[in-house]
Amino acid sequence: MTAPLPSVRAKRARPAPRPAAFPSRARRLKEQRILEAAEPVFAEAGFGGASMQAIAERAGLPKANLHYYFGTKQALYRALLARNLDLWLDAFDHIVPERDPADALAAYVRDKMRASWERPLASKVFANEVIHGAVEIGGYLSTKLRQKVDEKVAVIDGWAAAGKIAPVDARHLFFTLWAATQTYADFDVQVCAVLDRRHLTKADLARATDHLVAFVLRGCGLTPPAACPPRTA
Amino acid sequence: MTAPLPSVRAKRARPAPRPAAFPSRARRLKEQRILEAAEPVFAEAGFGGASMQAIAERAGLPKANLHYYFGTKQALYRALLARNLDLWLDAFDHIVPERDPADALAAYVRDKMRASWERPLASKVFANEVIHGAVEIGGYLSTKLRQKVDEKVAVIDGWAAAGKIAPVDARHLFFTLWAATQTYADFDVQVCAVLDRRHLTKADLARATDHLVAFVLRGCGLTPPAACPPRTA
DNA sequence: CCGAGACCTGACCGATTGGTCAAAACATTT
DNA sequence: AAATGTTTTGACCAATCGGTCAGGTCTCGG
Repeated sequence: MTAPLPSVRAKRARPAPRPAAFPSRARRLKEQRILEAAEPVFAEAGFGGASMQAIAERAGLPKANLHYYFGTKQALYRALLARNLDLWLDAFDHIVPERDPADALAAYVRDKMRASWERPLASKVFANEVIHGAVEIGGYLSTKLRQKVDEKVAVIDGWAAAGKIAPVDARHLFFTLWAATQTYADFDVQVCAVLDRRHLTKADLARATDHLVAFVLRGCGLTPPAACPPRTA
Repeated sequence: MTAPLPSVRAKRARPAPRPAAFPSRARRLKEQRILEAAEPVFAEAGFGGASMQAIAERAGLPKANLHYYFGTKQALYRALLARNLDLWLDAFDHIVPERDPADALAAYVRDKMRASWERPLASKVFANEVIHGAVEIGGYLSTKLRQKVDEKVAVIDGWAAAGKIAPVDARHLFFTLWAATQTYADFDVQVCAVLDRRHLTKADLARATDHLVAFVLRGCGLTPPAACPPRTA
């Protein structure tokens, strides 16, 4: 790979087709439109299986136009990932020392389940990227994500030290929570097959959420907040 | 797509290059070798991103040879999936009515964790297939897998009715168990990043297993078998 | 030793891939 | 209206894709 390439002139060092400096409003809107078309394609086919042509068709634009805005397929893919990364960390905000552990964990699980319902494609793109080695976002995982996890692990360890929660392995607890919640987005067709559904409904996800909240709280040695609190943040 | 295709003669109805009737021992060995080369390629790149050339190189064979044995890329992919499907169901054997629920669930989790350690690539190929819609194995999911799950859900419901286990939603419990165990195979690089490891070690997986067993048993309202039973099947 | 069928593979095919480019269209400001 | 910069796109490119095939080699029963 990356063979000598007998091409007459070396690949130009990016002719800088886009200003980048001042992304006008119209420009950002169009970029957004392309990203929205790219999401389902990358989610359904993976990076390797997705084609710029397919994305272009879904966006209703000529292929060359995508290259005008994003340069390369990889850059478009990266932009799509970047758009969703921070969204990933938001749920962590529930995990703070002063909050009641049961409340905090229940809210965390509900937030992640809501994300699986509202943005399943983003989750699939992310899952794909990680499964295939996280080539593009490896740096993010081992810096920003790890820091955030370390911080929240300390909170949970604090709860455990205060006897407010069973002494779980906080890091592995997070792995379990991520996996258990995202499975409803990433592996939806498997869930559908087992539940004998054509599509997952909001009611299915609500039931899954109730199961998970109760299961996780018990797993952490916490009493589920009486019977079943129907809603509330 | 599937345009008229002005090709002179229609695609031949598979010239049947392989006998299929009597797969000789030598033949099966070679097929196995090709499948083994295909596994990491499909796992790392997905179906769309994998190329027959890449698989051929990994197997140390000319590309045409792969086509001699498997005909098409899709057939090779299907064969690879089929090889691992039944392996998938084995762990279910622990879930039987007469067994102690805590024992059975612990054994189930340990089995699935062992699979994540021993055959992570198989898990990744499977995960990929499901994420991208389970086009090839959709039938399997909604028949064999669903039946098996229904059967085991009945066992767990039986335990619950007998008061031997908390009244969990058995089907969603399985989703949680699958997700929580397979995450160590499918999302290993994410786990690595957070744990600050280059590779996951057997010790890492052992710790993860202990966490999960304890967490799951508590989650089902069962007492973890005293402190920490170090091994035993 | 021979023939027949399984096995093997270099060369090749049309289609598709990501990406380029020059010229046209459009928008702004002067 | 002229000038300047941005956006748009059809046509095109080399590379690679999955797949085919003719003709070679190998194996083995007779």
